[in-house]
Amino acid sequence: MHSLFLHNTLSRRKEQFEPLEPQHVRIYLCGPTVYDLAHIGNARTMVVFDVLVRLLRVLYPRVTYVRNITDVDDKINARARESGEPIEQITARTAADFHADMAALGVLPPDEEPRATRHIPEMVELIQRLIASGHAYEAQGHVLFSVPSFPAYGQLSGHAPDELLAGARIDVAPYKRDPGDFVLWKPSPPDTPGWDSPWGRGRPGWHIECSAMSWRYLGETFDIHGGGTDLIFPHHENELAQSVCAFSGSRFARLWVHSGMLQINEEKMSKSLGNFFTAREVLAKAPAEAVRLALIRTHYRSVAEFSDAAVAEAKRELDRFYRALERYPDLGAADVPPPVMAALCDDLNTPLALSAMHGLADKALAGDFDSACGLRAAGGLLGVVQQSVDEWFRGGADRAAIEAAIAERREARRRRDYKRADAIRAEWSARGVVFEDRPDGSTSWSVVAGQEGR
RNA sequence: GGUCCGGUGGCAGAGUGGUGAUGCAGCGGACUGCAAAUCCGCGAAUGUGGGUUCGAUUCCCGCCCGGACCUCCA
Repeated sequence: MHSLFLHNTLSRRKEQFEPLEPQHVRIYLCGPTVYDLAHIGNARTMVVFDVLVRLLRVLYPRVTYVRNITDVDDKINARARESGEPIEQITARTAADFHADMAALGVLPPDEEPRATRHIPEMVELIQRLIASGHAYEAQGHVLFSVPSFPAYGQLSGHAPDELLAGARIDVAPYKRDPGDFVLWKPSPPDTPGWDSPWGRGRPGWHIECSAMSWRYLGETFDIHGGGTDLIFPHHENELAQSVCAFSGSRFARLWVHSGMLQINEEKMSKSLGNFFTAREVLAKAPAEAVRLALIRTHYRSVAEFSDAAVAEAKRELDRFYRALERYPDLGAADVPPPVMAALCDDLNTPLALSAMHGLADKALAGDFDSACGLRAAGGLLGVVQQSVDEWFRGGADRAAIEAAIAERREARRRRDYKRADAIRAEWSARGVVFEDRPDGSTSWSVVAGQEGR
């Protein structure tokens, strides 16, 4: 069996992965805060962890993958105030949109998808534990985590607490004992979502929901916790602090995996800068597998530039993979070929895995059936090359019109009217449908230039 | 200001202390009525200055450039 190596943010090194329970991997990923459509950067993280979980399921008999939905948050409240749309409607609609977008990208559902609002009691219990153990305190209706009570604070992000304060961008609330302290629970006015608690009607702070839900579904200590690099601080640092302090002797997540940011025109894509594409608009312009491939053509820890050109190139790459499968209508089940497996087991090196897949495609094109099966199996692990060849090249096209054009062109070619034959071919080529004449006189066709002709 | 990450062919993008993968694009050839696809072949890169070494793209230091984080963020 292959050994899996993963880069651990906590140690800043690549480590051999060994689950706490040898036969059972427990992994938690920070899911969406549901106030708006997912953008393509959110999608990257979801796709990266989808590949990781697919790999883990090959390597281990049991995987419990938890990805939460955060449906209580001040951004959601703000959105409701601006638009007048009820909060429950915003969160339900956005969660459904998220599910639809992820399904389109081939992101498989997690085993558990807990929602923050359904785990308030667990959050309250965690906060009580923190107060009881001296790691949290109540002040003016708020409950705050006491950063100085946890000497290891900063270990994940690599910052010393005083460094973090040096550049702090916000005013320090007067009720904080220490400027670095963060909110676990805060009071809610009557027009804002709130729950009864020992500290009055209120709502949770940003970080506690992940500590509560990972605890509920994965236990005090589990194997892998993931998210984008922008969550390392403060979100994951604070989760780590809360959970370790709430459960004496626990380690929370043993291995932290963080995926890099996407940029547009060399600038980080983010909702605050407004320079983002929603997954939805990207998917409207290109085949979903091409979008997915574009997201994994770069190693997950690197910053990656995202563009239409990158998706178009991914599309052409997939064209070649599908052509390699074209002559094999009945592909058999196969193991993922060793070079692909080895690449993925080395810190999820998807670009190297893809290069190995090109080697398989070459052999399949040369007539090797086993390589074709291996290529399909490798694609299954990455979540690409899973459609039928016909669907990929010809799905959604106007088959009747194209067949009619081919018949007319065949007739023209028969009487050696090449001018007419070429005109027909050029006309369809302009619509993205390429005609390919075979040696036996027949003509096959495929849609190669994006969505035109479909 | 502090911390961290990164600079590889035209573009995308891996690996590696010992003549630099892979893909896309380009060029030449085969095939084709012409194409397309496919096949064969070609050109093309390690930011910069030092150091260590028999040998550095890889390790170390400086510099330049880019990006991220420093309590909204995947």
